[in-house]
Amino acid sequence: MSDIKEVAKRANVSPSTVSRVIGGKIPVAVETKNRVLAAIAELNYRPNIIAQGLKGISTKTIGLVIPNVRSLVFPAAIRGIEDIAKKNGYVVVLCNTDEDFEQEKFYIETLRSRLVDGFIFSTARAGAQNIMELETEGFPAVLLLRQLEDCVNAVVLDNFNSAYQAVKYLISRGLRSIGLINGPLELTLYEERFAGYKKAMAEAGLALPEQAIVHGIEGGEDAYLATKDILKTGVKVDAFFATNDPKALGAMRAVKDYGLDVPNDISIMGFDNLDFAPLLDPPLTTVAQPFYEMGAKACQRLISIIEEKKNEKPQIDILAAKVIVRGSVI
Amino acid sequence: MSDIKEVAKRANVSPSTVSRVIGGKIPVAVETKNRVLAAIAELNYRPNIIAQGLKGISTKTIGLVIPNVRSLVFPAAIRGIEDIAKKNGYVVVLCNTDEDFEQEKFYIETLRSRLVDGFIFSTARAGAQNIMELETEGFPAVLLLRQLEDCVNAVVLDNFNSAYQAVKYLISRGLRSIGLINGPLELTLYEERFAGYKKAMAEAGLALPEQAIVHGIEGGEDAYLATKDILKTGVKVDAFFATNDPKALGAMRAVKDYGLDVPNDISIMGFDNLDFAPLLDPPLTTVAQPFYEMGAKACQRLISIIEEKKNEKPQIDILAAKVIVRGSVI
DNA sequence: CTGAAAGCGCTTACAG
DNA sequence: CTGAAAGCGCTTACAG
Repeated sequence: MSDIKEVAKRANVSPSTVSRVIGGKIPVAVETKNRVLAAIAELNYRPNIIAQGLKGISTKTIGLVIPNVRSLVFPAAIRGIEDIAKKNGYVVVLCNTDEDFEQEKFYIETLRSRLVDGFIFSTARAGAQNIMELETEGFPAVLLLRQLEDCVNAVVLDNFNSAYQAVKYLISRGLRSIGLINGPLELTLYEERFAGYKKAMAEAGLALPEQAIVHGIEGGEDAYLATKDILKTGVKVDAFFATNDPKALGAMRAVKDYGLDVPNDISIMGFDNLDFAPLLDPPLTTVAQPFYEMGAKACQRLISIIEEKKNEKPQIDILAAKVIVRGSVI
Repeated sequence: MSDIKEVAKRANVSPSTVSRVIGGKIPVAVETKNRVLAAIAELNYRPNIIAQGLKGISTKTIGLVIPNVRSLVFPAAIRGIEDIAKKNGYVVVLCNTDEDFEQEKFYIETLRSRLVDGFIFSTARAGAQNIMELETEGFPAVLLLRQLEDCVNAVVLDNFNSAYQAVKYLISRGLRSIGLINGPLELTLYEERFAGYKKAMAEAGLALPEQAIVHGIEGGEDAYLATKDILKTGVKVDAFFATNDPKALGAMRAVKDYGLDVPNDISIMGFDNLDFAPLLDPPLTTVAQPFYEMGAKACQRLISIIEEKKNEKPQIDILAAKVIVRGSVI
């Protein structure tokens, strides 16, 4: 790899001048500029990002902190992030924390000391000290999918309305006793989905089937067990609203295991529209989150923050979801 | 963030000495060392990786180049990679290429100039010029899942034997006319799976049902269409061996659409054991690839190459898969 | 065992 | 518009 000196020599200018044409901010005589450009091309020169970074220039890399790549909600968002990053010459470092604050801290500490220009976090939850500190110190960061008070930049889903729409749809299909398989309420998003569900039920004058409502469910397996328990109870339920697709899947299996038919005996509504949703049997009716767009938007925002440096007011983007009708609701 | 000078001042030594205790290679008087360590702790000092990188030291980051995070085979491998990376103080940059050589080139060029100490590639295929160049230049790189001649470091699956075992299992279940839904033969791994299939058939004295064998199938949708075409043909098939789970899923849907039952009319055998496999209806019998282990192993290898710098002989690790019996085979 | 100096590849005031 | 010099935060011969 050739360095800036070689380019300078070949173009017969000083390294300073080469640096100026690369930077593009400081005027350079057009004739000199062309000579430099030619030299750069001939030597296939690329500035050493590390050296630039040392000078306080950005390293053009952003840190993406998520709980786990294996969780199906992230890959699509990651694509959105990476596509935008690449378009702007950035590169992304992937960090899995397994919901562990210590690991999160580890990543923040090792990366912020210059390896990274900013962060995107999908790990926000009550008690996220590390993220808050970063934010108060003014280090560029945006939250994705998971929110944390209104004081930082974020792009999230309109969880309340999405859930509300989903349940309204269920009700419009004549379903009355609608159970809820929900995630941990310590995540704002599950609280909001719960609220949306309650609103739709209340509006329709429907009582909440308390015995068929559970929170704190983590994955498909958990949902499977919880749904079975509910069924054993003997409560009459017409439908289950599962607040994410893996939970819907678990619920569906439980219903089938119980000898009941989906959707003829019990309807199932999911949330997320993961890739596997259309492939299930029956194909899952669910709420589609615009993962790719959200990732792209978060990345775009981060990059503006990094590059403009104007401390623009923190802002929360709230995107809308959409119910996707397939075969799991009657 | 404090720098090395502050630490030096506080410990009453020169920056060189601080650097030495950090490096740990060069002897430092135990008493001085303790003073330095104390200062580091008090100031919560962390060496600036970028500055270290400038000096030719590694940046402790590795580039992971894959076709697409959204493809279900990668997330598990990524976790393996990242876990090992983290354990060794490395961080990973994620690069999606969409199977496009230009994008691959872009990433290699922007990252190798110091941002990255080495690469893991899962994008190898015929004509992978960029990877070959890197390899001949001696830049640390290891291939994962997809292979490229025997001349570079790689960790891959024993595709031949895995397919062989899968088909043998099918045959052991009394199935005779076994169709094949295969991927593009330009990928070594599909060629090998095809070979394994043929060997098992030949050993059992079974003729290949030519009309029920297709190659070049990319995803579930493709597989769905291809399987339908085969069925329309009227050939009698007892089972389909799909060389990855998404293809199996497509085949399964086609069989069901055709009014046939899985597995009673036609059995389906997949390959990969993706997370959704056990959740299908019926749960998919398939071949489990040890994705996590392969990722971990590839990362471990890369790090040894980076750190030891002994040009150890390139080596190919070939891991075994295992057939997982579930409900889609009679 | 330890310090002063040079240098990694760049950028950016400072002169001109 | 352009060059020489200083400096970003480290490491590593070179002396001692």
